[in-house]
Amino acid sequence: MTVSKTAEKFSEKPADAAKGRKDAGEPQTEALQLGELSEQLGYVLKRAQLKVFENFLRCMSSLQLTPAQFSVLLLVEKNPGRNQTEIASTLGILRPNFVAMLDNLESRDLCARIRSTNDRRSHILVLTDKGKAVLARAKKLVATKHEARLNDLLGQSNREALLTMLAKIANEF
Amino acid sequence: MTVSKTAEKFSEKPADAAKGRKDAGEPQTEALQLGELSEQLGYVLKRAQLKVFENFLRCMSSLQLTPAQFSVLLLVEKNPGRNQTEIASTLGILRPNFVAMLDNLESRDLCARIRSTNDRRSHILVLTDKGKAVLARAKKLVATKHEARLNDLLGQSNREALLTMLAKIANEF
DNA sequence: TATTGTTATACTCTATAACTATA
DNA sequence: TATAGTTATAGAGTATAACAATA
Repeated sequence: MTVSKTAEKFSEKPADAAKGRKDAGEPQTEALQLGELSEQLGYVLKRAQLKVFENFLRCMSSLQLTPAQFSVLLLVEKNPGRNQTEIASTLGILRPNFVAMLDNLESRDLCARIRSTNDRRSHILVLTDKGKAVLARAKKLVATKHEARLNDLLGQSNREALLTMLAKIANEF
Repeated sequence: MTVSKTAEKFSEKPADAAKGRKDAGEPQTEALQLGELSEQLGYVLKRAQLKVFENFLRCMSSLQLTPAQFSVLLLVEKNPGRNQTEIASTLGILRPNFVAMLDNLESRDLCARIRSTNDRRSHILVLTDKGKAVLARAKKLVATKHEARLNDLLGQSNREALLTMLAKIANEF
């Protein structure tokens, strides 16, 4: 099984270097200094992203949806009638890599490929009824478990400010 | 060549779906709606992280340092005399995966493994003179090209607020 | 000739088990 | 017995080239 493995993936936690020490002789077991590293935006950004994805996977474990799969379902729901190239490209997924992803979602009866009548090369993407139901449940889980926890941690206004700045980086950097 | 390839890696840009369309018949070529996706912190976080790493690689192309390699050099400089397990663990790198990374840095004469006299199982890590010089140049490039551009985009105080919130997520989420 | 979906393939990252040499 | 470094390996994620069907 491929998806359940994913949920176990982010196990290696940082800053645990000083744990498994034999404090027999001289207990020189001091935590390392991060120094300038904690000021590097890229470093902190990556760490935060891993934490957020890790929490997302935990919240979604009952539905077995990864962040990437969730984003595909959201985008197909919002843009019915688009083909694989359009959906994949919008998400920054390369067309060849999108095939296996769709195979997975389609095999679970969450979405379907429909040969376009206008252009018989294209596969139009739609959510199945089950796909719509699962996505609805996923949205609720994300809102009540995942995003809610972020609100608790940062506060509503800070969370919005964070989103604004990240979007600015993603779009203009 | 392994490192130069890395600099070419982040080519797939999102939201370009509507480019290669044949606007002959009905130009129904409309950009897709991101919808709720643009409110998902995980999605925006990931996109921003990719952009920041991409820019980092460009700024560092003359030194051929990846974000991960830069973080190792920074941490070894700040914590001389620590062994591989401690450095790797602090960075969230698994010990087996750290071996090839160190092989690379050592083959480029940027750092060195020294067998510890206290515990002959351990390899103490230190920067070579060349490693110190390269790191100094890397810091300057990061400050003047990379972080400076983030300051231009966000403003100094916003950039600090962003860093604070991301650190909070990385440490407490 | 160009584009859509697809296959094959390769490279990087990340993860686990097991070996060796030391302790 | 346990730990540090290492090897081997496997799985995701991401990248490119090329093919068949269709335009």
